[in-house]
Amino acid sequence: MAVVEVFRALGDPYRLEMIKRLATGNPYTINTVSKGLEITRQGARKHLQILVDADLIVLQTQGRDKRVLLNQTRLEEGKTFIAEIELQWEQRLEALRRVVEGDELN
Amino acid sequence: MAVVEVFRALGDPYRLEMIKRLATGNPYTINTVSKGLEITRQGARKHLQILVDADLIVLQTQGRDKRVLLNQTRLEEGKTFIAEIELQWEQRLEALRRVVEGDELN
DNA sequence: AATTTAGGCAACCAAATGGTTGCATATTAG
DNA sequence: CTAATATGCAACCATTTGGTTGCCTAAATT
Repeated sequence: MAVVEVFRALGDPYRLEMIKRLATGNPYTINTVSKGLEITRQGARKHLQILVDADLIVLQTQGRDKRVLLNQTRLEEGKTFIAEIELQWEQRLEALRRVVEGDELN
Repeated sequence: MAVVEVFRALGDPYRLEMIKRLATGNPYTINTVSKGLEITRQGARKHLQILVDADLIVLQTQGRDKRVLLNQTRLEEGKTFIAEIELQWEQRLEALRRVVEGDELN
């Protein structure tokens, strides 16, 4: 699955708030993870489905409620992507720095 | 500016491709950074504007063209956000691990 | 048994998105 | 001077989105 889906899923304030809540490690259900967001249950449910589709969370039936579980490895993919971009960037800057120093005959 | 805007801006394949190109450090103009994407110039321009609005890039007039410059510090914000989420998560896992070990009387 | 609680599904809607075409301007090249 | 190139702006359009309401089922509580 492409990393762009991770970014897309994280690119919404409601979804990001849910991810933050899940990151605390406290147990959450669909209901509790949506509490206090100023949208209806079904609205929140749609956002959760987007997170599921992006594989950032997993839903697990437990009696009459559903546990919401964070998939941390998927988050890692997003971080890794950015880290790689930054690495390229910094290597380029370093190369430029060496060229400039060469011109200055240091 | 909120980090959610960074994720939102990165959450599109065209924009992500542009960011990748810029990350090489090679000089790009609006035209060259859009080359080969299967959309019109104006379509690409809209995507670039979204990256500008998210402060991920800066446009700099240079004669008749515009240089596209990557704002690496803004990318860093996205990475940092994810890193913090992961940190919380791992601390929680560690705490759980200790509890389990305690129960096992190790 | 009755009520409450957690959740699912589908239809519907306004607004935003993602793309296009058309035309205009300014800089560079021949 | 004329062509070509790089860009801008605005209007337009179909599709997606982000949210709602309404109704249904299943599990838990009383």
